[in-house]
Amino acid sequence: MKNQELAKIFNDMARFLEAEGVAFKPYAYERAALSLEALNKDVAEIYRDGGTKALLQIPGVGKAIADHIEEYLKTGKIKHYEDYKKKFPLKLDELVKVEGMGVKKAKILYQKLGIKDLKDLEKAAKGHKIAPLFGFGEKTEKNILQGLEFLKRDKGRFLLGQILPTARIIEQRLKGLKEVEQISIAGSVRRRKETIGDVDILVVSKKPAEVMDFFVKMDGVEKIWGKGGTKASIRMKEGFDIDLRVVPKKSYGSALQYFTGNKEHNIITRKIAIEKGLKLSEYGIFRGKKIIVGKTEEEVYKAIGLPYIEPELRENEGEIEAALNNQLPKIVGYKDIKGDLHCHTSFEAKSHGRNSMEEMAKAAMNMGYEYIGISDHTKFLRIESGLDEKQLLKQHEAIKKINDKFKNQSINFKVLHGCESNILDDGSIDIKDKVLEKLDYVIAGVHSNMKMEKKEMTQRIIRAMQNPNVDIISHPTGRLIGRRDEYQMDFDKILEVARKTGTILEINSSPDRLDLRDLYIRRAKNQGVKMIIDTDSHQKEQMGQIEYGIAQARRGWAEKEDIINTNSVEKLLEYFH
DNA sequence: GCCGTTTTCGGCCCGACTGTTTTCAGTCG
Repeated sequence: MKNQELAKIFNDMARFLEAEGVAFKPYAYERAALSLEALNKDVAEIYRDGGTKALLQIPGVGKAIADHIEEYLKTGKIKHYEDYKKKFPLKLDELVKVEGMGVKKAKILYQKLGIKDLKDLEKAAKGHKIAPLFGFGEKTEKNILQGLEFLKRDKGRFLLGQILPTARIIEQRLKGLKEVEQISIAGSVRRRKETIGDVDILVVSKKPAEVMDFFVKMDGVEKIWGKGGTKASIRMKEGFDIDLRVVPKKSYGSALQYFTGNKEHNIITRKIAIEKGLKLSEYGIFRGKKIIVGKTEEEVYKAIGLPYIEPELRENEGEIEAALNNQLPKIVGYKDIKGDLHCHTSFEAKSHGRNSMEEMAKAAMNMGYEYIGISDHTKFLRIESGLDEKQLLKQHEAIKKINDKFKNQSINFKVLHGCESNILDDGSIDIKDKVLEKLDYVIAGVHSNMKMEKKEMTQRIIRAMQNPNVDIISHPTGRLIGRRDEYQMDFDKILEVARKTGTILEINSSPDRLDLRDLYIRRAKNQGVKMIIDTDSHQKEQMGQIEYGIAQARRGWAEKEDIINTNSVEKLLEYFH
């Protein structure tokens, strides 16, 4: 939990330093923040066990940042940070979320107009105060207003990836109490929605008062909204709320069903209960005043004549009808994935992927995978140290050697060679076909000129799919949740061509992408288009994010057969061939 | 402020695009 708090502070520090025009340091702070976010161990624990010496082992953390962390853990504050906040009393982190706004513009607007937050910004833009400023103009002002509109749509929601780790830590803490008999995360987190309003946690206990006392006094709590006999609400320092409910054991299943939702799903299940002369509530299933069942979700569903419905499906998107007809999909499982084919490495570059190919391969083995695919950027993305033809061929040889080494050590694991090439404006690929042919597979993605007209963009992607060497389209719609809309394109046409060409569409697991999104996954599945769940990892710690992609696939009703990296390496290569 | 097999100082991602300019700063990826 401290990890996330510190990550936010270091990201803020990066913004402050950037605003001052300081070179290089912002990057250092950002890297430390990224590293802390990806850490699967509590930084407070690392410090407690090994002091600042142990902190220095965290990538991107050096002397100065280790001292900052120590100061924060000891005092709850970092003086350096507090000083900057005084110097720039504006909400940079929130202002730079407006597309086209960076720290420099925010700083000028603060100095000239006293703009401190989004509210001030909106007022100034609407009052036509921004356009006349030197260096700004009509178009910039219009863009700011558009950016603000976009932000408003997703207000107050957090990414699943920001919430789930913390929710799990709290779940574990509560689980550790002897007063807690049963516990589960409920609500939209349990349904693995891509964005989350707040967290619901459900507990069975005979001593609710003790549990709630512990809950509101936990580390990381900023504010207590309320605390009653069986319910408490808190606000965490990270900015989101958690509701805790304590229920009796006999009602745990029905309560879990009720608090998992969603609302529409619940309304329908209750209606079905009524039709059967029953009453379903959070307390159980009743005939008259007599409780029939309520201990588990399975028996609750069974009592109203339905098979168990996975939480990810409970959106009233047809799952009830499917359940009634015994036609629920057997959605892909969290352990069905056999390899990750979208992984970036540090090959021939210093700053792109964080880890070497072998490090990534080992991380993949630790995930329990049978194979990994290395897919670094290609030359058009110079900024990401994209590889050119010559370097790709060199990488090909290097991967051969790694595979030979594994073979000699009797390690049953395969490294595949791919790349994430770029789809240029005309739909051509930035790497020559005769080199693409040599690779095990080719990913192609749009990384530039994302605001094309619908017709042009559709044609651009279609042409890429028609290249016989292209196997996978990465992050097919280009959206960044809450920040950037999808490209304008005709998705049905894309699906049609994908089916004809056998092109695989990626489900990118990065928590701010989750691209394809659930509804598109379902459409792809219905069209018979194959998909692949990848992480797009730029460092080995991100490989665990695969679960977000799997969750998204499940929400899209995808089954094992729809996802090609549930296959053995032999079948996979056959498919690419 | 971090990092390291060209290492304890001197590098650190940098080109395209946009909107503002009249030769460029800021933002994005």
